[in-house]
Amino acid sequence: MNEPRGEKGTERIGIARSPGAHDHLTERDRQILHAVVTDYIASAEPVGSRTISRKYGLNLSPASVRNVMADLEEAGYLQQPHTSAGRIPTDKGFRFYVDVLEPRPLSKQEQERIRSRYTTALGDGMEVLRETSRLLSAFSSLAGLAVAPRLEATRFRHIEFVRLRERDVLVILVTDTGVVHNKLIHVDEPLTQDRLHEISNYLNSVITGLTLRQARERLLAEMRAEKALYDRLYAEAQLLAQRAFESAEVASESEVFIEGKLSIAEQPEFASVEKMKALFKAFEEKSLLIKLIDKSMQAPGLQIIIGHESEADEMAGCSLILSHYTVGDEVVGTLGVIGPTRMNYSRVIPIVDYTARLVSRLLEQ
Amino acid sequence: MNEPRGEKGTERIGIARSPGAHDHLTERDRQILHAVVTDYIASAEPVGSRTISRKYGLNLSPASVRNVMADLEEAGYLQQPHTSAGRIPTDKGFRFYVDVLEPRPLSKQEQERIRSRYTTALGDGMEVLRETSRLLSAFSSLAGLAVAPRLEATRFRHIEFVRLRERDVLVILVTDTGVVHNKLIHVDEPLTQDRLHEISNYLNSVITGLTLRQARERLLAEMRAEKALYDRLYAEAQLLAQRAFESAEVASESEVFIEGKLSIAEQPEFASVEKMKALFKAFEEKSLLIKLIDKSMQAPGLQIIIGHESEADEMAGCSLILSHYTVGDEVVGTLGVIGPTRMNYSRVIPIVDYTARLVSRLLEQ
DNA sequence: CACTGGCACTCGCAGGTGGTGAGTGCCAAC
DNA sequence: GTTGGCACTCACCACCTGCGAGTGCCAGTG
Repeated sequence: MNEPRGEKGTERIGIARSPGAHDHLTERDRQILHAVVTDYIASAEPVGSRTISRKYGLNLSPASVRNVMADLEEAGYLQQPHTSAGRIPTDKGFRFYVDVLEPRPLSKQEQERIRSRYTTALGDGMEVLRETSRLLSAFSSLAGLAVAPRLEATRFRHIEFVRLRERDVLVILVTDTGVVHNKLIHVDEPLTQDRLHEISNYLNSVITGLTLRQARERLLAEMRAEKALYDRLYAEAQLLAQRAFESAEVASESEVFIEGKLSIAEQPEFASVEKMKALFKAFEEKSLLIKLIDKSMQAPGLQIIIGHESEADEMAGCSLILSHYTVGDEVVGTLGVIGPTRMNYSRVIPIVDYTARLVSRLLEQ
Repeated sequence: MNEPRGEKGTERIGIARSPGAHDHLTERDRQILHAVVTDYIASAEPVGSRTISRKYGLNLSPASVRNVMADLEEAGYLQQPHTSAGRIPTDKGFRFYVDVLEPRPLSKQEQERIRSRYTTALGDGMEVLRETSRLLSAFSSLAGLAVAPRLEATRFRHIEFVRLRERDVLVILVTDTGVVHNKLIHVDEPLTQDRLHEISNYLNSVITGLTLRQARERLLAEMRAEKALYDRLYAEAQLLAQRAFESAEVASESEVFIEGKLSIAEQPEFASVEKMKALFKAFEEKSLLIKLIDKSMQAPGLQIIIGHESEADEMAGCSLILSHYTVGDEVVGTLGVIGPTRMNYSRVIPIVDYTARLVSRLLEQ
C-alpha cells in the first residue's frame, strides 16, 4: 500500500526510502500530490487546481482538488508562495514523490551512450573520476559529482619517497584504482635518496595489496618480529609510514570533482543572483559537501537528499542524488548529481544508478 | 612627458606598458581622463563633469570639463551609457590609466601579512600554488590565479613507473619544485613491476637535475653510446620515457588554480545573472585562460590585460593582472588575479608583483 | 581665445495607478 | 461527497508622471 506502483522496480534500483512516513494519506491525496509534484517539476511554476483536474485525468472538479490541496498544505506537503497563487511542493512533498517513485532502468541505447564515454585513453584514476562527473553533468543537465576512493578502503599498489629538500620528503601513494595521492612530510633527521629508496622497497614488499588498516597492522607485526635485525632501517620506515598514513583517511578537497556547475545555473529557480551566489559558495567550500557525502557512505544504495534534509542552509532549494561505487563489495567512493529540488528525479536516478554500477565494474577489472 | 608621475617607481614594479600610445593627449586631457577613471573605479558609476570639477581640484568649471570629456569620448577613451548620463572609461581609457600608473610598493606590514601565509605546513608544490591563489584572492578581493610550473622549464627530481594493469603503466614525475605530475601510459608488451623498477632506476640516474629538453637529449646520447650492451632494457626505457614526456609540455587544466571566484561576483558590474554566467563559463573552461597565460609568458614583467585585449568575448568587462615566478632566472609559471576592468589597479598590482617575487624566492631554496 | 554661467533638452529611475488573469476559499445546491 | 458559482486576493504588466543628474550649445567675459 505504501508503494502503489508495483514492487518489481524497487528491486531494480535500490533507493533509500522513508518507509511508512506517508501512511496517513488516502489514495486520492496521493494521486493529487503526485500530480502536483509532477507538474511542478515540468513547469517550474505554481500549479493550480484547474490544471490538475484537467491534465491528470482524475475526474475531479477543480473545487474538489482545491479541498484536497488545502488538506495537503495543512499536512506540510504543499505551500503557497502567496494567496491566490497555485501550490508548490515543499521538501516533504518531494520526499513523498521520490519515496513513491519507481524509475525505469535506462534504455540500452542510453546505457551505451554512457559507456562509450569511458575510452581507454582516459588515463589515471583521477581522470576517470573527472570524466565521470562530466558525464553525469552532461546526461542530467545538472552538476555532476565524483569523489575519489577513500584511502582506507582501497588497496595499496605502490609507495614511494622522494627527497625534496634536506628534511622534506614527498610521499607518493598509488592505490589499486590508479589514484595517486601525494603529500609532503617533514623528518627530523636528514635522509638520503638512497636510504629513502631502501625504505620504499621495504615498505612496498610489505604493504602491496593491503588496505590502509591492514598495512598498519602488518607493519607493526613486522617491526616487532624483525626489529632486532636491521634496527635502524625499520625504525625509519616505521616513522615515515606513520607520517604518510596519518590524516590520509579523510577525503581532501582536491579529491572531490564537481563539473557542470553552470548547467544548474540555467534552472529558473536560480535566476536570482543571491540564490546563485549561495549555491556557488557551497560548491567552493567543498567541506560541506564532503560531510554530506561521508554521511551517505554509511547507508547502502542510492541516496536522495532533498533540500533541508542536508541540514545546511546553503543547500536550500537543492537536492543531491548520490550513489556509491564499490570494489569487491566494499564501498569505496561516491558519485552523483546536485540540482534544484525541482529536478527530474525519474530521469536522473537511473543515470546515477547506472553510472555507479559502471564505475564499479571499471575499477573491478 | 609620457609618464608624468616620476620615473623611480617604474623601476620598482616592471609593468608592461604601451609606450607612446597616448601622446596626442594634452596635459589637461590626461588629468581629466585620469580623474574620471579614478572616480569610476571608486564609485562604479558613470561620472559627470560636475563631480570632476569639484572633487579633483583642477580649477575648471563643469562646462570646461564637459568640453574635454566630449573630446575624450571622440578619441575613444570614454563612453556614455546613454545621453544624459555621466561617462565611463572604455578599455582604452583603462589602458591609458594603467600605462600612466605608478603603484607604490607594498608596505612592510602588508608584505609581512602575505609572507605569513606560507607556513612550512604547506606540503607539496601543488598546495603552495593553491595557497598562492587563495591569498591573491583574499588580499585583492578578486579571483586569484596560479598556474603550475611548466614541465619544460623545471628540473626533474624523480621519475617512477608503477604497473597498474597488464599493459597500463602509471608514470609519476616529480619536479624540483615539488610538483607531482602523473599520467597513464599504455605499453604494447606487458612489463613486470621489477622490470619497471629497473627502468625507473636507470632513468633516475640519467635525468635527475635535468630539464625536459636536456633529459631528452641526454637519453638519446646514452642510448646510442651504450645501446649494444643492454639492448632490451634501454629500448624499453627509451620507449617509456618518450611516452611519459610526450604531451607533457602543455599546462593541463588541473594545473590551473582559480580561487575566490565568488568575491568577483560581489562586484556591482556582475549583478546581472547573464554576465555572471558568462564569466563562470570562462572559469570552467580553463583552456581559454591557459591560452592567455601562455601568451603572457612570452613577455617579461607584469602584464595587464584589459577587457577586449584578451580577444575573448567571455572576458568582456574583465581584466587580468599576471606576473611570472621564476626559478633561477627562468620563467616557469604564472600567477595573478582576474577581476572586473574596474578594479583597483594601484592596490592590486603591488600585491601580484610582491607575491610573484615571494613565490620565486620560495621555490629557489 | 580659453573659460564660464545659463538654459533647454534628454533620459533613466522611482513611485503611483488601473486593468487583467490566475487562483483561491467558501457556500449553497445536487 | 461532489460540484458550480461567486466574491476576493494578488502578482504582474503597461502606462504615466515628476524628479534629478547630466549633457550640448551658446553667448558673454577677462
